Amino acid sequence: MIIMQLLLVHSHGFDWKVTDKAIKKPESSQDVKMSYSTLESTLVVFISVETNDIPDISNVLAKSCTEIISALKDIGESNLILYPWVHLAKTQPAKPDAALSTLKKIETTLRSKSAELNIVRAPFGYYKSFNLNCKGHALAERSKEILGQSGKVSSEKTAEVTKALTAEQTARSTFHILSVDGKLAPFDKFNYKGQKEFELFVKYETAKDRTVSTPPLHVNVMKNLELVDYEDGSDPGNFRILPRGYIVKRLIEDHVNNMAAQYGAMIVETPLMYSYDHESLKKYLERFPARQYVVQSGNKNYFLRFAACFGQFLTMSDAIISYRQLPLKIFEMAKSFRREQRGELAGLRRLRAFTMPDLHTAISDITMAKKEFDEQFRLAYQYMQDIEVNIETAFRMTTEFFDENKEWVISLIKLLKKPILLELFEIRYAYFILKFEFNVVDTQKKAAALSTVQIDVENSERFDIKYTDSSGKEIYPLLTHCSLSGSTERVIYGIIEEQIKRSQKGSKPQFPLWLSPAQVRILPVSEDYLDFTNTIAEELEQNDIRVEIDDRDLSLGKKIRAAEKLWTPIIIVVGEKELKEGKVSVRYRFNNSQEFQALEEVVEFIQSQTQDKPTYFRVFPKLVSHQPIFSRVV
RNA sequence: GCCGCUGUGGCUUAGUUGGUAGAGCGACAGAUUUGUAAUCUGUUGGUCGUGGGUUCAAGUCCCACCAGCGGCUCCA
Repeated sequence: MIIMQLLLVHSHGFDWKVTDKAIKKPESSQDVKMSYSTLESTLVVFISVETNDIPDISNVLAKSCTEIISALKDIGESNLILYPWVHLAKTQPAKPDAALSTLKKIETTLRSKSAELNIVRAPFGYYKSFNLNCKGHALAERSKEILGQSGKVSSEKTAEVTKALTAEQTARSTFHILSVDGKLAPFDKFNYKGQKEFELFVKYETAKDRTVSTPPLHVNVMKNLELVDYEDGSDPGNFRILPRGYIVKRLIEDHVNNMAAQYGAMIVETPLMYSYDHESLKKYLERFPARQYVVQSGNKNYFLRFAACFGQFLTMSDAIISYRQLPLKIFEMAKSFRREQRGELAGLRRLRAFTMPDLHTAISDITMAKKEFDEQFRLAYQYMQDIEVNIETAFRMTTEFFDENKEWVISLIKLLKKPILLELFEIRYAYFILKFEFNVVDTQKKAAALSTVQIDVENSERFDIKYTDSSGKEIYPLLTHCSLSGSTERVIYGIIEEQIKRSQKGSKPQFPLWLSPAQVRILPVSEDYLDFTNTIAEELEQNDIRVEIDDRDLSLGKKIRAAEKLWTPIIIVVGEKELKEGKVSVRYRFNNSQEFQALEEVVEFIQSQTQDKPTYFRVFPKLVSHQPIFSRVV
């Protein structure tokens, strides 16, 4: 968040004169000079303040004073004029009394820091005429934006935030390995033999072992496959999705949408931006460090949502809910924004703008919570199977919850057929008492969470979500947060990284067939067979198969190469032989085989591999000669 | 955000101690009409991430900024 703007000008003399009141209650004329004039060289600092309540005030004061003092030092100046100038503000200016008190604080801080300075402050809240005569040397003009470290929180609440954060930092947790047979072992005493990725995952989570230095490998792949690319014209961490990537993204999302709908969720769409002033949101924001994008509308500030919780909780809070309607499920495919620190961004693993499926459930009690958690856990697991990535699992909960529900937890993880990382907390520092995550381990040996489900015991009260029980009493329900797949972008990252690992072991990397941008590419041996090629393409398309035709005037070898470079799962070659016999030559990527078979067999194969999965159109030209090159190699 | 590394045509890249950029792929034109991972010839295209500075002269040195990556921190 912006706290204040400084414009520093080294001037030959300076003068001002008050002409009129600019606000109802300007600063008292007893306190400051109504006019002033000097011929001596001086540094004029124009200041606007843009927030009413400055978090961590001493830090901000130190920052701005350091700026001013270093500017004075750079130009060898000891005369200083502080000049309130609201017109510098880029966002909503602070209220007058808040701004004035900040200015005064800067003045006193500067005086205390250096006795030699000759400081004059111009009066606040007046229209003034002034004369400025900029010296024009390299250091004569500079401007500085002072940014806050923490959220848009009021000063008396800063303490509360700090407390929450400190609790999080000092919360004691212990790590264990829980096996499907119910055996519990300390994470550092466990035998990881045959569990290479699990070991890497545990290391990453516990020791934070991050000694690798190679860049993430999925980045090159996502470009070469023309799925996603960087966008220089945007803020870092905001990517451009290309047509082939759109298909993948769309299908990933459609699949989650379908799952959620079948699970019985109501699907909604809620706003992207929310007011800082809303009571419930204020309380929620206090828990978290400021990582928001701020959007100005008129003279009000809004933050872009960093999760879909707000919209759905506010919707639930306005609904009249009876115990008969529980569990109440609301789902949304939501674009969210988190202004992560620059150094934290990494390809599609960590972005600033991403798309998350978010499912919230209101439930009456812990029994119902466990039942829904169980179902969502299974759905998420199914999803991980469908995108064909290997996952490592973590459960995190309070020690109390584990002690009471140990058998139930063990029954859940039987599904996974492998051990999990178990993190136990002495005290609940966050809003949840239980959560699990499915993680992928990438080629850099880093882990990233995809699916997660959490049981939330705090937010129904915070957002005033209530249901009426059988006796007519209003009750705050428990809530679950569930992301079945994790963010779409991260799913793409997970699939690509998984396939790179596969290729490192000697197999060809490939997308799950239902997710391949083009499922079939047909290569006519020469242009004489284009008509035949078109017939085949049409038949495939009638079966909802995405087909493209490489009609370019290239050697067959080169067309094969081009198709392989795009990880095309099925390549069909047609020429004289195929035309005569009415069959096609098919090259299957998954097992590196070459078959001569009837087209129906190809269709049947694809259908057998993609049943129960969503389908989508090819959203780029059918003819390769009509496809522009965005970032692919051939 | 802090620290470090990197940044040459759409892509991959060469460029010695500073002397006004070489190539392959692609694209385009022509030839070729091709049977399972790169057909041949030619043409086009860069002022070297951006902005300053030092110098007779900078891709090559200095400063600032931007972007990517790595580390720290963080991951609601």
